[in-house]
Amino acid sequence: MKHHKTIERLSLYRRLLQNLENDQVENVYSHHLAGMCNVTAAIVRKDLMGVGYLGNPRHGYQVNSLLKCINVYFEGNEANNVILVGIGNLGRALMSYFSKGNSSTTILSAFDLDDSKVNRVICNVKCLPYDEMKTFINSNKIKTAIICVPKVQAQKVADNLVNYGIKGILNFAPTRLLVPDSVFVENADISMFLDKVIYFASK
Amino acid sequence: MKHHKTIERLSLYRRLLQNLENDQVENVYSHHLAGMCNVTAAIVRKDLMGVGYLGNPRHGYQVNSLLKCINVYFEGNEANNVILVGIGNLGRALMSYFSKGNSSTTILSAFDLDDSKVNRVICNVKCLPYDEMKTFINSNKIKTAIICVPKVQAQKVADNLVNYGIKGILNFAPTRLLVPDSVFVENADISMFLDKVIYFASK
DNA sequence: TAGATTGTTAATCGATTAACAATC
DNA sequence: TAGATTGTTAATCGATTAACAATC
Repeated sequence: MKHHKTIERLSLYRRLLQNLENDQVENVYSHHLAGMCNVTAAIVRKDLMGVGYLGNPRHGYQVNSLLKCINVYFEGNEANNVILVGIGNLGRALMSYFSKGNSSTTILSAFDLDDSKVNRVICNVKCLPYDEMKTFINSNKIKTAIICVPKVQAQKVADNLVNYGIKGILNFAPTRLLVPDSVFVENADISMFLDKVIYFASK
Repeated sequence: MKHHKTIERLSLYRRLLQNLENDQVENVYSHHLAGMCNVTAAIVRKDLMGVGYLGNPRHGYQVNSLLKCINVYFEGNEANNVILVGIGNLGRALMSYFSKGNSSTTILSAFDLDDSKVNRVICNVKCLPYDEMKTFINSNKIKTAIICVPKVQAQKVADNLVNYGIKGILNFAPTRLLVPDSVFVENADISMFLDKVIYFASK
């Protein structure tokens, strides 16, 4: 599967552009974005060309319409809602994170097998019993899910999600998930990050 | 800076090897590790050659001594302890995560400006006042820190950490950190992960 | 105009893959 | 031995960088 790096960078550009829009900046140059993303200006220009947005040699890129263009590129005009499975420490942290507007997507609801954790609202996210997940996914046409259950339950949850029609999984459990090729899994591998930092810090 | 991909994969191999060791598996083949990491067997062999460990055409790689070899490669014979800054939802989740043995490193202590959150122990991690951080870093020779404070405080915390001698930062705050070239920063960019999953799920 | 930025192409760099002799 | 795996090299692939004419 191609484009990974480009997609990652476009996500960064999007957040930077949101900040610039909040600061009422109207135009931005490729080298400006590049400096904030640790890439070269040429890469920024190529990435933006890739989403079909053209700049202007005098004024660079217009912040608000470029932002709209990237949003359309990511979401195809409709907001993308996701669900979360596993209302533990990490699940709560993620609900809090996304409720603070750190992302353009919304966690629509959260699920857990433990009845004592559901039927309430945390950070504007409805927490529902696990056995209501199938119905919720179908009726809300959810395509993306976040897994933050313990390691031993992750594969079972993934199997359920795939059966219920989920096409993309962000997995925080420290285990590889077996899924069909048609399902995209991104592993947010926290201990790998830390290993990497420790290695390069002592390099 | 080179080797990023290799380092990431070595971290994966390490966790897989730990599981194999727990299952009392004595030898493993490159294609076995490869299958669990979504890479080719040739890449596994090259990675392992890179850490100086040679396999055996008949028996593949010996799990426990390979694991030791990778540990030495990462940590140079001494355990690497890290600190965490920001005892919010995410900070607690990370303390819980690392206390469960999902990683070979240990969070030695956590710091927060809020006095109501410190002077206690959470998941075996000592929570201390922020103004004791400098002394703690020095006396424990800490080189690596995890930042999970809110976005607006992240740069200030990073500045302090760098001044106190930290050489590697794992940053969970959704903002780029400005640090000297001598300091390695890894951004655990959660909204970027989710953007990526949403994009490739609908590809 | 002059100058800085744009889109675009060619060159470079690095990482992955394919192929194979050497090994146990 | 026969067979599967090893280390290693060459070929391929993709992503980044350098360079430059076109643009406002």
